[in-house]
Amino acid sequence: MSTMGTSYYQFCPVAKAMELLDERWTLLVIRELVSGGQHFNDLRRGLPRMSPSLLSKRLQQLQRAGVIARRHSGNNVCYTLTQAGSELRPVVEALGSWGTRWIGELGDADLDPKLLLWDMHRNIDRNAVPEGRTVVHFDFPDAPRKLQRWWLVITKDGADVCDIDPGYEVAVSVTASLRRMVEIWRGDVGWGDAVGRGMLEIDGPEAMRRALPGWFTLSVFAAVPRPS
Amino acid sequence: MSTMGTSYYQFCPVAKAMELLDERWTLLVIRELVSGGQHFNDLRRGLPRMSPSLLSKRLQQLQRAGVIARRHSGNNVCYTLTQAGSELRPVVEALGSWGTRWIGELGDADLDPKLLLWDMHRNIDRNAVPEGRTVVHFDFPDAPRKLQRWWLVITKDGADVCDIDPGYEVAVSVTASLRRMVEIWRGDVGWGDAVGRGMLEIDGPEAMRRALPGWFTLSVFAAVPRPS
DNA sequence: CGGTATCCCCGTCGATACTG
DNA sequence: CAGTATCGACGGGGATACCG
Repeated sequence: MSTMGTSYYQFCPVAKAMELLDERWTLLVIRELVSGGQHFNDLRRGLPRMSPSLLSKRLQQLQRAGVIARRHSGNNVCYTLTQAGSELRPVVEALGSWGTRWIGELGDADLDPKLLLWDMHRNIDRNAVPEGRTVVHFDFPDAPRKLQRWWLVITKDGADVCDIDPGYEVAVSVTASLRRMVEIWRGDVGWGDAVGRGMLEIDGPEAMRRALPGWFTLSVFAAVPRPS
Repeated sequence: MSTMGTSYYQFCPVAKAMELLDERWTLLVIRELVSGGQHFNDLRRGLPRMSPSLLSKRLQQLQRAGVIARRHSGNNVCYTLTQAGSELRPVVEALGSWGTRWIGELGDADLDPKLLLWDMHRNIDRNAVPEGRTVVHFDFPDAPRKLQRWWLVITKDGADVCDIDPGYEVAVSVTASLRRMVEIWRGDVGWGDAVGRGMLEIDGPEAMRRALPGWFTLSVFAAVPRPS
């Protein structure tokens, strides 16, 4: 137990848990693992502002704490939660529910389109999407040049995020401010509301336009009831 | 929002929650408030290794974040949880349950008798204790001189912790190693088990000896089922 | 793909003393 | 009781480059 958070010198289990978990980024790494990330670069995509050396350090700490296991699968490395790690899911969920209810305001800097698309790509309801290849195009006119246009390529094998036009035919096109799209994703605003108020535009064949909201299950926390 | 934790630059509610909560001591302050602490020096007793300036800072941060309210009651100051703050209870509970299950080993430095007595004093089942004044004496032979002997004075108005003999007649005397007593308190070991194995000695009239374990409700996490 | 290696800054935290 | 004031160190962590 060499390099873990400083001790609180308390026997209280909350304190003991926080010695491990209160360090910056740690619980977000857990969140990524809970969300299904397995490989180093998977995790990095969900934690773009975290330096690779720090991620590496955190993974080692968590491994030493018995929260994750590091395995070689083929010539790949694979991180998975142990039983102890899996049981951190309720902690992550409690934090996310609380954050959803009580941390309303997002700064502009919180609105990372890459992160948004990465999150969307892993919350797609495959059964709802048409067979074959379906491409959804997102346009955020207010975002910086390089981050304006995105494509989500959905096939039966999964979904890929592209920041350059993959060239395939686009099934549906979504245009909105980045903030609005994030709010929809978080469940702060409904698809219908946003369209009705002209805050979001969906283009494409009517059947597709109608179906699109069903393709995404939204963030896990979207359904959390908000304070009255 | 000037002095809060550094931003993660993520819209994820877990990240937004952790920007506030991942700083050292913050969740332990919340724990104290959840446990009923109201005044600055109450909180300090539950957080002995936290410097007063840092506690002050945390309280201000939490107030700015809308998690606690600071009120003057008479010429006293009183901190209470807001609605948002109360809803952090599930977070604290999830952390405590996890810590109870998965952080078994306590360092010697975690075994603070003052903290133990302070925790005990606020988890007494008043209905179970005899009428009038009841004094329980604790003796930790392995603890440093000044921290060996403690008295818990229980009346209908509450309980007081003394580190010097208050002089009242002692109803029951408990002798054990500090570690053993903490383990009992955390629910790692039962009263009966400890006595049976000679790890703990209870002295006094038989009726009192039998009744004593019922006077304490133990730590909130004592009942958490342990991993098999 | 899966990480190390460095470097350095700046902010946090701890310790201690002191005040209305 | 309820905090401020001050100060210094230490190390966490951000940035960037690089390696197998």
